[in-house]
Amino acid sequence: MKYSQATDYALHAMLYLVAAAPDKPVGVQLLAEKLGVSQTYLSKMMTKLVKAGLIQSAPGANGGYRLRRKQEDISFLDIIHAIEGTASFFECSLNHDNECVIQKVVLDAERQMEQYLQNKKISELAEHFKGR
Amino acid sequence: MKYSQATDYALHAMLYLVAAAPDKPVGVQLLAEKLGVSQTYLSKMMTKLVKAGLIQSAPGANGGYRLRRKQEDISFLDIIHAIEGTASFFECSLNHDNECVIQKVVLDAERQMEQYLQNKKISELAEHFKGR
DNA sequence: GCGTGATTACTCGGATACAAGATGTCCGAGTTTGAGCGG
DNA sequence: CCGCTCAAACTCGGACATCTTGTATCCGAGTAATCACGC
Repeated sequence: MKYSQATDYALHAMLYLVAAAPDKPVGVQLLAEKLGVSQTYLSKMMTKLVKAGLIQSAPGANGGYRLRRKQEDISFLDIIHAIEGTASFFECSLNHDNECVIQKVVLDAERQMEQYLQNKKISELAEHFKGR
Repeated sequence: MKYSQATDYALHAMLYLVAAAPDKPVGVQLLAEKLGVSQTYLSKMMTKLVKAGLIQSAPGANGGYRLRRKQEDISFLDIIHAIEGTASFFECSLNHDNECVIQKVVLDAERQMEQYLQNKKISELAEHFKGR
């Protein structure tokens, strides 16, 4: 059980976008260079972030990505869900009648974690990241 | 990001062991039948649980598995860690100097979840499971 | 009866097969900016 | 100086290729209880 590297990249990319100037789009080329990933692969994740409504893309020359919402509104959970999907960690494969007590416990635990990530906004970290 | 089915099986198997008589070992054959898994695959997980010190195995005829510790001491987290390993969800792949603020946040979130699972003991669910 | 060996019922562990998902690359298509060229 | 065209700089999205990991099976080895047989 692990978050994918894609999530890692997406979080770092978002952090970079928050720290960057809000009006100038940042190109994939620059982002990929900063993160040490290939442009094409990173663009896959950026596409997911766009579809999730977190950022918007500007095609054409001097295009790139910029935040869509206010940075205060973007939580870690938003980004993680955009990449990993919103499916829950656990799904009981046994077919005992409807309710599985085990699943209930694990989902409760998951909710604990998600609540923490929901309250943690990306903007809180922005100042730590300036100039990277 | 998902827990493996193996974890699902292990949790159910442990729940069954807790609900079963504490002195008589339960064979893989019976467990596998109850859970709807193949014996050989289930035995892989049981081996992990043994190595984690949660249960002990009795070879030979009338052998099988039984709890090693008192059931009150066995938490969900113990079982999950036995199967999934204790590695954390997240590891930053970038090499920015030592500390990654993103990793810190995610690990804190993980700790929230683990704390919940640590406090949740398998014995709490035993009575819901009797006779399955 | 009583010991001794064979059979049976188990677990244990390695080797292997298979499928799915994560990771990563390549390439063509569409879009906007900006430069260059002709009038 | 103005407008048109064309090239460059981008993103977008699909189609692959590859590698790891989860899932699952098969088989041989070891071990303990039980049964059978011979003394």
